[in-house]
Amino acid sequence: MNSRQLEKIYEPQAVEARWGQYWLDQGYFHADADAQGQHYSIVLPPPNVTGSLHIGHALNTTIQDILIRWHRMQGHNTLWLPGTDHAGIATQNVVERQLMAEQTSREQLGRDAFVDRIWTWKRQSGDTILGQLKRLGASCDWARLRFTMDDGLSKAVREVFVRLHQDGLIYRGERLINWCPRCLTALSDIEVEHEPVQGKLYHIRYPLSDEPHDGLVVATTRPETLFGDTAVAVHPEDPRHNRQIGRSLRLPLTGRTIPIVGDAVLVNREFGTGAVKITPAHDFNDFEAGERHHLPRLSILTHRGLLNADALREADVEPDLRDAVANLPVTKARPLVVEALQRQDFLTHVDDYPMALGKCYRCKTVVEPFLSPQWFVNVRPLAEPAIAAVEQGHIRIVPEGWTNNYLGWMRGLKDWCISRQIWWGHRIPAWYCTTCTPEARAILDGAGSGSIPTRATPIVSHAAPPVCPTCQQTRFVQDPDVIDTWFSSALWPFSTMGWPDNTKALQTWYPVSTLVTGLDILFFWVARMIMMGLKFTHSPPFRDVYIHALVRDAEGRKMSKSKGNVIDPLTKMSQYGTDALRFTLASMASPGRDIRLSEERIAGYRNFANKIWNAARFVLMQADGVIPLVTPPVVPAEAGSHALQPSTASASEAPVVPANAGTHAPGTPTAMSPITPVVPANAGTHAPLRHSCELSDPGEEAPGTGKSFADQWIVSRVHPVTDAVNRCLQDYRFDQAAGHLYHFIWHEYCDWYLELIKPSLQEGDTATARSTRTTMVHTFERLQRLLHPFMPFLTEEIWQALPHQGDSIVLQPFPKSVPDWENAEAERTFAIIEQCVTTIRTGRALLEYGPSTVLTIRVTANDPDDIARLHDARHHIAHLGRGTVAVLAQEEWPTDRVLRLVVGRVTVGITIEGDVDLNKALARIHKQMQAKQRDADHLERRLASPDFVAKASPEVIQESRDRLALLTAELSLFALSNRQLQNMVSPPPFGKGLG
RNA sequence: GGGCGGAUAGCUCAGUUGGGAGAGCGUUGCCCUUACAAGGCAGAGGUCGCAGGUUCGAUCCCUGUUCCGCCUACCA
Repeated sequence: MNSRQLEKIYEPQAVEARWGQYWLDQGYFHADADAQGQHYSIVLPPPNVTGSLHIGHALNTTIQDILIRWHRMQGHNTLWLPGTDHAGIATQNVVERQLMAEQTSREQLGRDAFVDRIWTWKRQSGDTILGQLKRLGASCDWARLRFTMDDGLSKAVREVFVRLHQDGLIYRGERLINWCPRCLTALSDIEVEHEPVQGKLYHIRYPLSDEPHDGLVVATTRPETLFGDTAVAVHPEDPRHNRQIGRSLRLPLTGRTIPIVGDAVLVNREFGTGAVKITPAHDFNDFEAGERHHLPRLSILTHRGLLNADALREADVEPDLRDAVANLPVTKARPLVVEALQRQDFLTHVDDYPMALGKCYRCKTVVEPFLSPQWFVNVRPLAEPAIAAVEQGHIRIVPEGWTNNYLGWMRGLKDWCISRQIWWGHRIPAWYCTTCTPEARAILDGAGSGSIPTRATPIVSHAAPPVCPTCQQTRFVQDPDVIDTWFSSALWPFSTMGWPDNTKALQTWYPVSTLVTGLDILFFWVARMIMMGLKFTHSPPFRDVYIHALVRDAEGRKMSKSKGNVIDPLTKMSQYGTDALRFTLASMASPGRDIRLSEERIAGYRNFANKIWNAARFVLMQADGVIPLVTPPVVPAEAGSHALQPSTASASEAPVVPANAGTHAPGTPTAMSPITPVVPANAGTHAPLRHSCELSDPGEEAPGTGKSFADQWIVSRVHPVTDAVNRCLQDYRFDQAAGHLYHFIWHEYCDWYLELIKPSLQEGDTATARSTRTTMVHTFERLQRLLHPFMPFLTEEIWQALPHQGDSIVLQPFPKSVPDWENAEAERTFAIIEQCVTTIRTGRALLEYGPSTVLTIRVTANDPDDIARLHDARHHIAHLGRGTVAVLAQEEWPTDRVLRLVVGRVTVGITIEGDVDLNKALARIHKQMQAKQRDADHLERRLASPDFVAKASPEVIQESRDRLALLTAELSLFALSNRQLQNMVSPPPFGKGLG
């Protein structure tokens, strides 16, 4: 079969499916802890099993895969450990919504059945996610897949919990916590999102109990909470109020009196009236004030956020009002309370008041400060080493701008509430004796309702204790709560590798080399991993933290299902190809900036993939049967030392590859080519497309000897781009690495190199042609390897069709730059060619000669070396400029009917034939002269300034002089050209062009 | 309230020892030139948010300011 029959358009779907499966079958991504080599490891931030992956995951995955493939190709012992997260509240919510649709509830199902139901969902969602990751090309070690609720990881959670409790860093106590009345669970501080709202500030008069006409006016945004007031505070040094301290007030709408206390912490004298009502059970500040003044805590809300009838009775609320507001949610009760206050003349006035309202980050319900017994981690002792690790550079945050963000947060940490009143998650490893705590028995009976009283004594242990140390009884109830999901996530880097056991994996790959994640979970996850890692492994859990951008829509809005602006990665992959999407995301991953993803951009990189595909078609067409067959070494030199090189045995197990694929003899047919999909039934039935030839990197041949100019040049150019890609990846500059690859492949290799060598290739089987074909193929093969981490599927497809050694590009060595390949002379010659050709083409356009018109061209330069280069390169200039080229000194040029154009050091003349409208050319020349004159004037002024000459560096001064000289020379040539053209345009011609 | 980031071509964004302002996409003109029209070639398009300061010289450093975004915070 002939490669000329290749499809003109790259069709990614089949290619991706084929190689994705092949890689898995071959086990290329499996990491062996016993393998040699420098280790490199990443743990995948485990996606929630709440559904499917979004475009942010695609970015996250792409970046990790680029790093992983890059390191794997460098022969490092590379592990990418994947997994998923049980995501307690979020996943429970998903399944509860399903139950709601089925007219049932978790309470009706009961705890065990409900948890079973979530496990079913988890398997489904987990499979979806794994499928998506694989389609993205993620080269994870799937054999090491972990889930946060696996046995091993659960064991790690219990171990950490018990040890923190032993160390006094976990405790149980009654505190005011953030409560979601919809999820019916406690939340940690960072699980509350603050949203600005336009609220109101109600000013309410509290009369003195013994002087009803006098009193204090307090301001509040939540008037309904006054039922729970247990004091009013004023500033002890506020002359307006401080004499009232110690007296009591009558609490409006109730029969209670409450004291006036002095509190310098709570009260800001400048704000409002200087008097603050204290509601210890419903406000964090008031809670602390209540502790300072030993005030009672009166909780007036139920756990569903409704006004509690019993509590209202206890608060001695007026009976009529009590009946009216009981069991109402706050939003409904508030107007009734306000109305009552107004009616009884307690409400002095109401102001508009912008404020921030806390909402549940999972369901957006307004959270309530809620008084309840919970488990907490005392994080301060854990935070200190975690701060030091970053300050001292043991952990590096990239981009480093986020470091202060991290440090600031860590320094202000408060205790972490880790208990959640949900059913999906790791159960708290604490037990209560049913004899000592009779209330605990309710847990056993009910469908999960009931709670353990604050005073109960928990026994924290890996498993249920055999006997109660207090009463010697043996019946226990496990704490019904589960642990915050982020608690188990915090252990991820080491729990996934088998901790607390000291496994080979831990010894080999821990600490993790790089953590790749989004900014949104810097606090939730990264900070806590650092704390836990340091505490339990005495090592930072990772070396580098790369924080990537948030992917927004084209308008810069955050993507969300409710806005309907989510971009589904699978859809885009189907439309444009996975490689195009990956390359887009990598290209846009500039540090510290969010990504606005637009469809056009993806399409642009789809075009890039297509460009490479067509270049491959050309290269293969030219390589077809021509390159001499040379037997490659049986054991590839570079692959031999490669840790991940599959054994001959494993290669032979592959269903789709001939047994000798890794060491194929000359002319061995292979099944893998762009036109012959790897399907076992077809294997070997197609004619060979693969050309066996000696496979060495282009520059490994002595640079400059026996190579044509074009070959010397492209080989010279490979060095800097290789160097740049490696350096950019080292620095996590995926955007710049992608940019270098894009520019080099498209605009150097395709636009210039392939065009330069076409005449040579057409010569047929000459020594020059053979040499050029070799360089062309070798360079192209090298580019595939360089590009592979970014576009794994396309590069594998092409690489397999090119002459190569080995079974897969996945395990080929990543190109290293070789400074010796630089060839300054070839690059100078190229620069001259490029300037000449571009100028000729500009002239062609100005004179409106079509592409097929053969021009008569003269070229020259001031510098003798450049003239020599022009001589050497004149056939290239003739070919690319499409004309006859003579290298002649200016004096020998005709003085008439020549369009002279100047660029840099070269001057180009195009003979004007036929009737041509020269006005375009003249306008162009005028414009260029103006621009150059501006620049020249600027430089002249600068050089005329004594300050500049005295203070600027000699290099800068010399550079300015050189530029001015160049500009002056160009200007005089332009002037000459201008004069000649002016003479020709009068009278203006009727016709134009060549007719 | 505090902190951080951004503002550069129509759009999305690069741009560090301070010295001639770039890319991709879009756009205009010509061209289906045997790898590629998802293409080729050649163009047009920018007082680098505003105002000061430092400097011989500022997109870059400093100060202030406007707008946008994010994080954070207990002023009821």
